[in-house]
Amino acid sequence: MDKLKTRFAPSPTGHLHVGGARTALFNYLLARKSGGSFLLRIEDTDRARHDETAVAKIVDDLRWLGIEWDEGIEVGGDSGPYRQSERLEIYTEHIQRLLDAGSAYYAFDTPEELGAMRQEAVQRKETFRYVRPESFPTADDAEKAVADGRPVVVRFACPQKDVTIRDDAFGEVTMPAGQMDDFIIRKADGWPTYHLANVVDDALMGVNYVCRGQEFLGQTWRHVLLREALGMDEPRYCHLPLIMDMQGRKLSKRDGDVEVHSFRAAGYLPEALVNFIALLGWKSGDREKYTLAELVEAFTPSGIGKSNAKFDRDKLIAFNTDAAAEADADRLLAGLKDYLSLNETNLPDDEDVLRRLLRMNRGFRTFADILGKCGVLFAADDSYGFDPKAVKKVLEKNDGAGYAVLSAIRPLLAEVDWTAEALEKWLKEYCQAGSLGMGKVAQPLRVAVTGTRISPPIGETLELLGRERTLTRIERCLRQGVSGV
RNA sequence: GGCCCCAUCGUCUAGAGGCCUAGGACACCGGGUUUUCAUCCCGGCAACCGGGGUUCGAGUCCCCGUGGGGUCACCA
Repeated sequence: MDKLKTRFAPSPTGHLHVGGARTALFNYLLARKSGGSFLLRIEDTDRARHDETAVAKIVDDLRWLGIEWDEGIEVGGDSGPYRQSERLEIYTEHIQRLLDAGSAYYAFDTPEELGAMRQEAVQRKETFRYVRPESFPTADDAEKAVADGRPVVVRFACPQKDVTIRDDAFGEVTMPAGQMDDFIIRKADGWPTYHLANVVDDALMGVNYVCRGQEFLGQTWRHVLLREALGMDEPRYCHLPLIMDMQGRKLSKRDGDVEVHSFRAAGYLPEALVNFIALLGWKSGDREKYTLAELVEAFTPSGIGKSNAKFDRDKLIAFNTDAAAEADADRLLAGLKDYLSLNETNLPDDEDVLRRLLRMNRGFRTFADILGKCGVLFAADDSYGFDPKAVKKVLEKNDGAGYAVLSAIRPLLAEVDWTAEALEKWLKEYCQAGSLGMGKVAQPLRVAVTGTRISPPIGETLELLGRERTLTRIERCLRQGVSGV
């Protein structure tokens, strides 16, 4: 494989979403695998939509995933600047070249006029295509138009010929000449459109491999033609099948919960997300578990599929469960701390406590599970409520057998060694002595100290809580039982 | 609507003409372990969109149909 120089060029409109993350990942993989380089460029030529905080978010999301770039914003490089908003002169210069060569021309239509033309085309049941003027307006005409208050844009005089691109994922795709029209390359505000800026930058920055979502496949002819007119080499292309939601609709940036950041805040591990995302549109045999490093090793464009993939959250959860089970204690601690820093919780930031929480919750699916199960252990002893169903089934049933057990045990608990092991051992012996199943004792205790039937193993739960608080909670539980609250 | 692309279990997919009685994973269902949940173990259900060809032989190649998606912006 030749050394590939790839790029990820997001538009800063918000957090990175999973589709963008996959594009970034594949580009990263391609560059690493080939011994080339990966660059990050910000495409912010749309002044209206520009959101400065979004750049920091995207950078943060990418780094969290472990996707590092060799060149681009924040890290620099030889072909910067890497924000299109800082490259206006470059675009202006190239547009001028096109104008001078007769490959582009000024146009003065207002949005309203364009809209009317489109309407008309729709009524004739035709696809609207901009009609090129007999002769191109001159620079003087353009100045006059400006003086008249008319918008001045520059359109590319599109050569009318079939364009065939060779795509690494889709093979040869031909766009017939009749489908093209003279698209705008410079907007009335003087900024270039995406097509021009993107093509110029890729060429100037030495990008030789363009990997992006399939939504661009039908527009690649513009880039091919533009490059040709500018005398620039063509890169290789590789379009990725789209990621759809479970309803089969295109995953939208507007779906907040599809942002990388929301998975991070929801308690997922980046290695699980990366692994999962890699499998959306790429596969190599039956294997499906990979670390980032293993992906670099295994990745190859031939494994990229053609049909769209649906984003299956259940499978992501399964991946996360496996990733959590395989991660070592330090890794999990860092992940849990990160998760907690993004969420309002009453959990302490004491590392020993956190490590213990991780141990007693072995088998957890996401960090949110830990918070869900153990949050109550850190709440005030009189602050949590009792799940009515749990109370009924575990405490009240059989004439209050659960309450009876609690009453019987409470005084004895004052004497037991307060470690998880000792507590478990003591409980087992207590059960054996009374010919009781563990559940008959452990469940009432669980409901008493957590208000629910769910918690980590009872010994560890009680140890963490401590003797005093355990007794306090049992008393409160007994009291609410009596008062029927 | 024009153009482009796609089509194997519910989902991600393996499959590059005989290896397919179509494989794996997730989900689901059933069972087991366990003091609850989660985990874990065992088992099961489940697909080649339809129709024509080509071929001794098609999930695999071709054509048509159907279905789905994308794109047709002074957004990227």
